[in-house]
Amino acid sequence: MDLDERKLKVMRAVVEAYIATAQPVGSRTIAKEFQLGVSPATIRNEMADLEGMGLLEQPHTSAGRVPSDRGYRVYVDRIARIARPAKRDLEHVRSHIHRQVSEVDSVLRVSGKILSEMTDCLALMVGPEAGDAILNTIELVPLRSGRVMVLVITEDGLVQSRMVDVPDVPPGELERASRMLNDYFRGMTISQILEGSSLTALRRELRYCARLADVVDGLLKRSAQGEAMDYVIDGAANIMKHPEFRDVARAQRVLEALARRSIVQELLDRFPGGDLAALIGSESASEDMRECSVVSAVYYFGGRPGGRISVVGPRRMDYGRVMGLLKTVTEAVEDVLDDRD
Amino acid sequence: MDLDERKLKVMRAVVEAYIATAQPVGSRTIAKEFQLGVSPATIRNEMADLEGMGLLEQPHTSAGRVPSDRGYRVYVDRIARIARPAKRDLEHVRSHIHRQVSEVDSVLRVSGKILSEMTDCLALMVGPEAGDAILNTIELVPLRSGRVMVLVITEDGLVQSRMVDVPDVPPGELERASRMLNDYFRGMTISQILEGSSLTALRRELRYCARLADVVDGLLKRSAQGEAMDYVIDGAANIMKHPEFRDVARAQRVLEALARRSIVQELLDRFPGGDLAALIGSESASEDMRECSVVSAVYYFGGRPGGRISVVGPRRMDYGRVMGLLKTVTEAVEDVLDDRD
DNA sequence: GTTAGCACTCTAGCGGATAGAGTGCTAAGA
DNA sequence: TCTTAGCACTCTATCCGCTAGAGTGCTAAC
Repeated sequence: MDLDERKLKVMRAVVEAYIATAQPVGSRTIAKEFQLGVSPATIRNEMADLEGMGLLEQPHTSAGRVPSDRGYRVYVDRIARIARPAKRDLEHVRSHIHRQVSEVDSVLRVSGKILSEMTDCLALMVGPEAGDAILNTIELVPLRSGRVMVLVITEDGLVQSRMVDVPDVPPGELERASRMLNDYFRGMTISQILEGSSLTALRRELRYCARLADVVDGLLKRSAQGEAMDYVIDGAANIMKHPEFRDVARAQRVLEALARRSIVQELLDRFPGGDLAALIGSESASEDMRECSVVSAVYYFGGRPGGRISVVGPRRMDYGRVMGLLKTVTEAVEDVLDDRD
Repeated sequence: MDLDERKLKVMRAVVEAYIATAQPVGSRTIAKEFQLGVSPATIRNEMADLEGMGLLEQPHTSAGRVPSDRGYRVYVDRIARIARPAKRDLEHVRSHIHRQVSEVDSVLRVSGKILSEMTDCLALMVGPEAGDAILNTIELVPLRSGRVMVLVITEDGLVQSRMVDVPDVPPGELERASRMLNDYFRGMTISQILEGSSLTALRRELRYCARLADVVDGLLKRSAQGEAMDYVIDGAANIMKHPEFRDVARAQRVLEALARRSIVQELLDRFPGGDLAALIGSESASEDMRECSVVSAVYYFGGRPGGRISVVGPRRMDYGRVMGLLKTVTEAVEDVLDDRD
């Protein structure tokens, strides 16, 4: 059986009514609120069909219908439109994401904050992988008491730092080493540095201190994979605003899952190629996230895919609006980071 | 009426039984579980007295007693002892907080993680204020397309960075400026720099770019107050493990409160001088935190008070154990940061 | 000062009854 | 053949009254 025009209209009605009320939707409600030009009985028949196709579900016999994961999927793919954000939302985004806060970290943090506020959902921001980013400088700054601050800075403005103990470095040696390192590596991408045999050169330069070499090495590797999985979450409490999380245990499960790096990693890896997509309920394949949907967008940074900005909320989510907001925010982030204006 | 020996014993019994069971405690339970050598009737009389003194409360006539905020206060001040952590907890701390992760940020993050795991509470970590820290270096690193990465590094290893647009800087000017800045300021504390007239010197040095001067200025100010209120929260979901937060709305209120910088600031400002202290329920004076207690410790960094590590949980909290753990973690953090071993 | 005994109070939990919402089916109508 | 009105049916949520149980405060005896 295929989805004719009217079935799609009924699907839209069910999904949108359910999104609005969080109550199972009955045929009478649809007949009253949506002008389909047919009687409740007809709508009932259509709904029975849609249930047969696995797009709707019935909590119990005498309740209305609720969209299934596959139902939401049909809604997102064939019915919903990415909505142009309301004027005040646009202004909100513009007034908060601007060039003043041009550092990657702050930009992401601010974006998460306003996204979670606007959507009443949880926002999850993943920093850019620096693998394809071009190295600008490696700084070795001597501190008191035999410590050295190692800084790796990319052309795009990513900074990674780590402190390391290297007692007894001959004076001047750090400067020499850092000059050498920079002569060698400046202008290469992090991946190139990591792949090539250049790392052995690094070790040679820093031979008087294996520890320091390890740290530089580690920092490069970390920024390659990247700083990536240093993700930030904002608006965690928002999850609890939604009636599907009236039961604390559910909210707890979600928040605990999102606190685990590996789960988040896996979740985001599941996203298909496109720049803006949604994972609905069990599509995310994590048992703990079954009650949630995730809408996620890739942002570009330095001309390459940078990281991801995602919105996590109940499956019963206004996908059109959230996708619109997410798109707007992503574009704003790109503009700021890439210094367009 | 004063608190004689036996009243204190009854208080201990009520608090500890309530901590263990989360159920109002009756006289019979106390008589059975704690060896006070008196009958339930006597205990009932004592409990009535304690209620009269405002240390116990009765949810309703035929329920047992529950400690009031003032009751917990008496327990913490006069009854509980800071407990030496269990062997496995000690090992847990030692195995996770070690010299490998010597960067302030990571140390705090890790500490928060293990604290929240061990206590089933929420951990709140505040970074060190750098006001009294000694400046090591101000780096101005030119990036592509007229951007400059400004780095402020203190002797203790705090790094603050910000990116700024400064088009059309004459080549060599950045180096000159940074050399000058460092000659001027290296070795001074951030506060000294901010107080003295030195800032005007800064502006003179950077006169060809007001924007850059603003940024350096801003970064210094920010690290003075400090990076301070860039706090990190771990184990937010733990709050929901406790029966007093079975009602989502309560958990939500707490998490929302803790997401607000100003509330957290205010909360922590309320702590008295000591290095390890607790705020119980309404003592924190924030309506949203009424259901919570906060145990907080100052850690020292570079010989001065650095920041705070705090544990937020239900008032019904094992204060002795939490304080012991917090003390242990704080000391471990100090050891790592100050490079004792 | 302590304790046994007892009447009293309040809640949590259970079962039954009821109202209401929504369905599926049938048969009539377009 | 598709649509619709009508109707019997089902299931839940809610209310009510009842009861068991826990814990108290009071009194009187020790």
